[in-house]
Amino acid sequence: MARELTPRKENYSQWYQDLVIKADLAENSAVRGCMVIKPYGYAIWEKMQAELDRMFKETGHVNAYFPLFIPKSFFSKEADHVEGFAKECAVVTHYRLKNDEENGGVVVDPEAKLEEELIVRPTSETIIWNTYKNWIQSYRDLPILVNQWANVVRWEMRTRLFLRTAEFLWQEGHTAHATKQEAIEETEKIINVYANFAENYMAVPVIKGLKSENERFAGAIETYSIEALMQDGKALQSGTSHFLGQNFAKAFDVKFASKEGKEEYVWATSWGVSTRLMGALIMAHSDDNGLVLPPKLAPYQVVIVPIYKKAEQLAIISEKVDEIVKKLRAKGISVKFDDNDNKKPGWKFAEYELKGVPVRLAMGPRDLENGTVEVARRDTLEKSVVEIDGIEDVVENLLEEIQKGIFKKAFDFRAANTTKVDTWDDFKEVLKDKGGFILAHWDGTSETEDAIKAETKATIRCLPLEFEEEEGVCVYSGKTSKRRVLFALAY
RNA sequence: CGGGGUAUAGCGCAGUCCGGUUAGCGCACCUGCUUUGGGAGCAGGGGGUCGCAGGUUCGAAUCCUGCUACCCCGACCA
Repeated sequence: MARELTPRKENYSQWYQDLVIKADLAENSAVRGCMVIKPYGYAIWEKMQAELDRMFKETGHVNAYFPLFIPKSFFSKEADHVEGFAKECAVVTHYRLKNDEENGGVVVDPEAKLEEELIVRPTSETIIWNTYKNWIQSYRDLPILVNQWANVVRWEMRTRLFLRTAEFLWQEGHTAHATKQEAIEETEKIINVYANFAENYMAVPVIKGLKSENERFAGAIETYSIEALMQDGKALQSGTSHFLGQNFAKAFDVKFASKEGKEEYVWATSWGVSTRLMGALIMAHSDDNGLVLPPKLAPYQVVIVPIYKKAEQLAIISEKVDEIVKKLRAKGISVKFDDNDNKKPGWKFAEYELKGVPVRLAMGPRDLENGTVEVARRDTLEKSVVEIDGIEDVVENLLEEIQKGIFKKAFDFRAANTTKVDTWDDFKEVLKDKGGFILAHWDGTSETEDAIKAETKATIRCLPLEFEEEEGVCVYSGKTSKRRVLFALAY
């Protein structure tokens, strides 16, 4: 067993680390905190991008691209924004290197100092609103519904592959609207797109909600998020959508003439999901044998492994397999036929389990004789032998079943690990012994949230959009409360 | 950024305490034969600035100093 993973029970974060590396998703790079996303991992990201991009376009958005660098002065225009990001910005100060006469190599040329330093974008609100100022004069120019696929840099102290890296890939939508109502609707529309994507493509159940003031985006009036629960009982914020009010319009002086001829500030939103989704995908479904991928995002949904003794036998099997491949592809199912002669079947079985391929077909001499093929599903590891005739329907149904099955498994896990708690002692006990989501009453103050965090490290993940009004008392302060909010330890 | 750990072949490790032939093992790799329904076997072979830079010494993977990267725990973090 050359590539065994650390079992989840033994050390969950080591398991995650092992899995990302051994399944060939990503690796650490020569640059601190930055990862190399390897082809297999990138293929999954590309699938995510393709679906999200389609969803954005279906909801009226278009793509554009803004610069990597942002003049430092732009940052200071929105007070909360600069406060939120200042501590993790990479700064470009020079534009030239020169040969080091004394020690060899190259050094920064001190003569080539930039007049104004440039920030490597941690997010693009400032450069975009500086640009929108020129795009918007009248209500006729609105709304602007732009998205960009880009990389951003946040100088994190401690990084973990996909979950938190210094540089990461994401999309950021930035929209401008004539009315507050329309901007809020946009913010909500997008959080629904994200939730739909997470649940129906990633097969990860999420809770939509509003962030508390403490957890809100720097510069936002309101932040919506989707929160997912990982197998170790910790929450992962998987996407956010922000209603920015007129904060950035005021900071960058973006006004428009309304129908009535009045000059008004523009209303804004921004929203994003990142390669962090890869972390959510990995941690939500995978097991001690490796990755478990939802069919809708798997780089290939089916792998076919031939079992043979001689080249002639492989030739016969290949012929049969080619027919199967054609039938599957005709149904839009992606297939890889692994006829690599250098690896044995057993090795391939283990390898594709590690890589999370949803369905594996194996065909050997026995199958040739019987007109059958062995079908193995990754999620349950069940195997069965089925007739080649009609295999495409069997596989198609199986893929759907797996997609639904892993969602249900994750959903049931979340249900089993969401606990309503009414006393502070219970809160601490559940958090310590069980983990997961905790639904508890909260008095609505930052002070209480801070105190809870200081004592338990748990934070309010969100105020769920779906909730029942219910009289209660804050689990910490005992003050009255009308609803429960979602607490958890978070990534 | 603080505490701890690690760095020796592509990967995983032994050797380091107590300096001394030609630095070793497993996996991977190459060649050949036999194999192929759950990570094949045998035989032969290739591959090393011992993380980087200094220092001590007749002699350094081994001792000393500095640096870097990664991992764990904290602090920090839409």
